[in-house]
Amino acid sequence: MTTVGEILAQHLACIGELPDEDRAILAALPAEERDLRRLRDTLKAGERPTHVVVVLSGFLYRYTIGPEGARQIHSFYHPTEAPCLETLYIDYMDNSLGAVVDSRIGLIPHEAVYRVIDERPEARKLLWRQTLVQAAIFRQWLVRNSNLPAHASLANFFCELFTRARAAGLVKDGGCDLPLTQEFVAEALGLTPVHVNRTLKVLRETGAVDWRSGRLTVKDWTMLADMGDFDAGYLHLRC
Amino acid sequence: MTTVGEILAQHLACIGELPDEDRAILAALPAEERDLRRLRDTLKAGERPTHVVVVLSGFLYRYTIGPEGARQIHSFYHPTEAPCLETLYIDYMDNSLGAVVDSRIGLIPHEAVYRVIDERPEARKLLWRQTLVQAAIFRQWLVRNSNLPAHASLANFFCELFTRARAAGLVKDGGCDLPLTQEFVAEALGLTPVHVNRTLKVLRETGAVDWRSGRLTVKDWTMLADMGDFDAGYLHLRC
DNA sequence: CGCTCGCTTGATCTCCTTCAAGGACAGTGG
DNA sequence: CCACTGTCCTTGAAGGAGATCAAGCGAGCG
Repeated sequence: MTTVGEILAQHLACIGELPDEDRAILAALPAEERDLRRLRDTLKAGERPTHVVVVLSGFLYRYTIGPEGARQIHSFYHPTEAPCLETLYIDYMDNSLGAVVDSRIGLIPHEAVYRVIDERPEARKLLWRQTLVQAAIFRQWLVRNSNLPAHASLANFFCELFTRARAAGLVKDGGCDLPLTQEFVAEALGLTPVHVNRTLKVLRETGAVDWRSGRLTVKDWTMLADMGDFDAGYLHLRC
Repeated sequence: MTTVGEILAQHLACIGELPDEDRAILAALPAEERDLRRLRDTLKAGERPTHVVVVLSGFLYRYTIGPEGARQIHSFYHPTEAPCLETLYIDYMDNSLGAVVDSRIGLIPHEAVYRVIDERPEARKLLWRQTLVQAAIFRQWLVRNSNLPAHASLANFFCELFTRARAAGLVKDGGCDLPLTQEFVAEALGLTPVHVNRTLKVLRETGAVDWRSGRLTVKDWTMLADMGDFDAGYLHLRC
């Protein structure tokens, strides 16, 4: 039986060296599991979170609602990822965290994590680094949505989520789950659903990638990475 | 005589409670000062930084170079701000840090900061939080560049930099220095210089704001914040 | 004085949006 | 088993925000 803490430890080990003792301490963290139904939020803008979230299954997303109800998505989260580590040291949420599809999440109380941070410098370093990698991801999303034309943007997006899925051990048969609607992708890339659809059609026709029925299949990684001008460096992954 | 560490401490105090003792320890940090000429970089993508940077005078910017040489700016930094705290726990830079105009910077060796982090939990918390506020700023830039039309985007941009200048104590007579060219702004907002120019013209005509000769003057804050759909919450400032 | 750099403005083009409608598929209830 | 309904995907046609190309202007400076 895997604990929530173990999954967190595993996730941290993707971006740095985690001593066995620290890993054991993380694995022993108290946690609560909870179901989160499709389109429900677990954290809302303005709240003061008290727990760290770990995705156990499903797919989460983080977003803000702009003026006129326009929704901008900041990031998506595969199972094993920890979406809101920054809540540890930010007083209140300036964005919301919800479920794209029915999901299961683990919740670790902040106090328990604070204790680890105080006592285990190596674990602290990786937790901190993880929040910094998040920041690097936001920067990449900024670059993508500001600079790249739609087809490159979409290709780049696929590259990132595929790479993160691989790091999480979720890639099977050259593909991974990506249970989004085209509208979600549009809200992430700052495009309209219609244009995402047309752009996707073009990408499919190149033969580099397919994405349908919630599953992403990469057929030609080199070509896809090239189209999306993707360099995984910003993810700071070891594996 | 103000030390580099004192400026850093002052900056951290903007986002949280900093005990006197921690402040004194930060103030006593060893530091080196250095001039950075216009358009020179102090950190380049790919490097492994060894120092924390504090802006003493001038104006810095952080950017990446995309394919075909397109430059995307991720953020600008007023004097007193600390652009690259994340270098403490990120192995290598995935972006560059340079000077918009002739500037002066302070450099604090990482080891000295690590010691503070290990021994002073309150200072550590604020250093960490500062890196998280940076991430929140990146998210806001993502929202701005993805969703907002040019005039709102520019207004929002002015709002952020004005608010940060105020927090840094740099606002005088309803204005602050903003020594950028229109091309820099274009690279920040993901627009062309030509379009920034036209958009600026429109904003000036509203009477809410002016920006020329490197100086930003806010004449009607409410109107400007409204046009830019600006809410300072994401900056997590206390003052 | 002439040169460069940055600001300004005009004309045209294009990528993406907007508006609109049809089609595929799954779930539900008769 | 099949109509009914809703959700998501797909495609077409027209419109617009911003890009691109091009040229003139003004101020600082060697």
